[in-house]
Amino acid sequence: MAISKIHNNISYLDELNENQRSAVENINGPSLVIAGAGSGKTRVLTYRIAHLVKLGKRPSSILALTFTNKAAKEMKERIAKIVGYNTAKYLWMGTFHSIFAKILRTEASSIGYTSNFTIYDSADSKNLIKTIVKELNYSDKDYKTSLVLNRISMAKNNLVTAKAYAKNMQFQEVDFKMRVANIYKIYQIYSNRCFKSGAMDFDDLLLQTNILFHNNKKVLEKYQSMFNYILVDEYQDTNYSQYLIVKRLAQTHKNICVVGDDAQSIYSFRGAKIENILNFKKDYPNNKLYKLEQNYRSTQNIVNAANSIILKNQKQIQKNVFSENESGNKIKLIEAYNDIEEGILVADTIEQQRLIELDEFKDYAILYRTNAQSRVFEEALRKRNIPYKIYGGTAFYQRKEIKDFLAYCKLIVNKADNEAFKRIINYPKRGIGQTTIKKISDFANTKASSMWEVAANIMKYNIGVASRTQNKIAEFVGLINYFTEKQNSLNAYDLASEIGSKSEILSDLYKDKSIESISRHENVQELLNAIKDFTLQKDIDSSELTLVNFLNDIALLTDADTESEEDKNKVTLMTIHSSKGLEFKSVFVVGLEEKLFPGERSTVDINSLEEERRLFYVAVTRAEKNLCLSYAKHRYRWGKTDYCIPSRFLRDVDEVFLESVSNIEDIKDNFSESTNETNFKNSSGNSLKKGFTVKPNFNNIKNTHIPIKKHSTAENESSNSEIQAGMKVKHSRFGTGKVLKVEGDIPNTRATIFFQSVGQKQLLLKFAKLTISK
DNA sequence: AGTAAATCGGTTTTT
DNA sequence: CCGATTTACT
Repeated sequence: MAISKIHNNISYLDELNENQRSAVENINGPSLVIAGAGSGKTRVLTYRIAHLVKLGKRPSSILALTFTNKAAKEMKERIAKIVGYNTAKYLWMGTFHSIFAKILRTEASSIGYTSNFTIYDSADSKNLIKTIVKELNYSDKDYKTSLVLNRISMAKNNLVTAKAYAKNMQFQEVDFKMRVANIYKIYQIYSNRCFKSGAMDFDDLLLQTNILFHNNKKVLEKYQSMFNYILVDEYQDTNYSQYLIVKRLAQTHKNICVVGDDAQSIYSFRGAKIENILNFKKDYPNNKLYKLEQNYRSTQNIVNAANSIILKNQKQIQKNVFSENESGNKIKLIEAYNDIEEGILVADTIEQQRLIELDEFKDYAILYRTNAQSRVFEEALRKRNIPYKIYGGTAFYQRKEIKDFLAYCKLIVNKADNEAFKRIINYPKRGIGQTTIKKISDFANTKASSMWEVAANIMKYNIGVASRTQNKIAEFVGLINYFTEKQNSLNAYDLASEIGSKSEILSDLYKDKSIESISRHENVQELLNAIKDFTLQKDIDSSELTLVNFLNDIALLTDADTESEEDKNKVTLMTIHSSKGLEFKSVFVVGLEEKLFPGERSTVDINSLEEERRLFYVAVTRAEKNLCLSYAKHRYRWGKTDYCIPSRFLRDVDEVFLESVSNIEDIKDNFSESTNETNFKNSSGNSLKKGFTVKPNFNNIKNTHIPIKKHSTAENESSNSEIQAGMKVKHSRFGTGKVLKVEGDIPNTRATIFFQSVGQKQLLLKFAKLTISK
């Protein structure tokens, strides 16, 4: 009775279909929502939360976990529209990492940290690992930084601590086989150093939360009783560490609702366990299952094509995703001669289609497998004056100048942060060199608490640096101390401005007038603006607007989270991974070639190939109305042109959904073709183009010794003339042979190039003359 | 200590 | 190819 009354008043429930609505309304007990692509997953989550609030549940008793800040922010905004901003702001909503960082700061003392701990991003982690490998005198060829970090990350995500790692046979065996049996030692030191520096890396935020909950019953109980309702988005992407946190928190009330789609699980490389969603029924008996199968996003043609793709996978929960939208356009297929042409063709298509369909720029997205692919599209779009924005790549907060600036801030907040210390002790240049830094570092590791402590007492600790250098260190210490004193009296922006000028970062960047330097200067200014914006937030108490809090805010941000107003109506360029959860009217999935998508490494075992196929599925299901797939027959990669085979995924798409194309047979035939390149034939047929490489046949090299000055430039690089002696050519490796790289366009069919041949001793350089004819 | 030049090595994907 | 790192030289 009361229920139907509520329904009459709540219009949002009417926007839901039957399954969605029951998923929203059944608030008690464990719920599993299996949501096919485009089936209104976010809508269910937001409405469920809004519904809870409308039913009178306190917002601060609701915990909603997402994987990206963007998803959290969008959801929060949508909820705010229903229940009001002042209510929505009390929700515990955010990424796993940001929510538990917040909790860890509150409870830091329970695990021996202080609340102002630093968060190391992967660059910081890698730097630290690199120094440890060096200290232990391990070969950095075996102990590759990324490999070591990966192993440590895997361990942490499976709750294997440094201590346990040494005894864990599974890890030890794999390490032994990979001939990196000492990773356990690195892990141990790495953990100690992080702890000593008052720092946590990304995985620590989850691992330490588990440790906190495991060791402190009272703390756990506090949060268990606090979070009456728990919701988890993208549950298929949780790793063991995240899974266990959720499980622990949900234990008391068991009001847990997880939403996910096993077909969209694409993060196993960072420890995501698809089993978590598959085993939900076992973990939470008496659960209710909701299947959302109607896709509201895409045309029938796209949904059916996507189904035909995912059907090729063996492991999956059976579902029947369908669309009742119009049947829609067939999928377009673009074959390009090379990557550059791929960019041009896609840009052309966007340009034309936009005029015909009266689209806006924001209706378009170009999705690729790897960030490196973005360049050709950028260039083509720029030439046509089509505005675009790129997600990923070098994020704003990863830039050198920004990290340098932030290192000042971090050191002021947390003196123990050795990574921050190392970054700025000699930046801007103040005459403190590697030798001195090494001495400080060694001393800090053995006899002091931190590099800062050593520096601050440089006169007292006699560590054998020249008195001149000692003075310079003292000067630096004084500078940082000055900032530290101001910390409490100044707000974040005023302090940051002081840092900018007093540290001479800004003037240092300003005096160099190169383009890079100017843009760096602008970036730092932009950072200052961001800090200014932070201090201008109205609904936050002014005493909270400190530098510490700004750092906490941005530590877990990615550039996807900082979209400006002017960026709104632009073509989107991003990796498929970061496109998850988004939708666009027209989508271009590009680079559908073997070894690129699926990537070379992914083809060896069935699991990673299936994950790759799910990634393709995610890409295809981003499209609402138009979908275009493209591939290039040649791709410029690592300085040379490779021959490419169309992706096997193209054959996974049922032909009936494709626009009829003449080269459909190509896709089938090409697949088994070999990739041998013909010697001496340049890639464009008649003329050697800038950037193309030629693989010479060694029999044809005349051993004329012609001395060419290294790195001399061509006298006439862009004209129609033949290549002349002295033209700039560069060598690179190509298996055991050598390859020439042509630096300027050579329009003639005949060209003479000087070939730099490397003798057995690298120091002896010989030059051979090589004639290329058509 | 700092710079310029030569060499090496790397592409998945992200919080 | 480009950026990071190592080496060679001032």
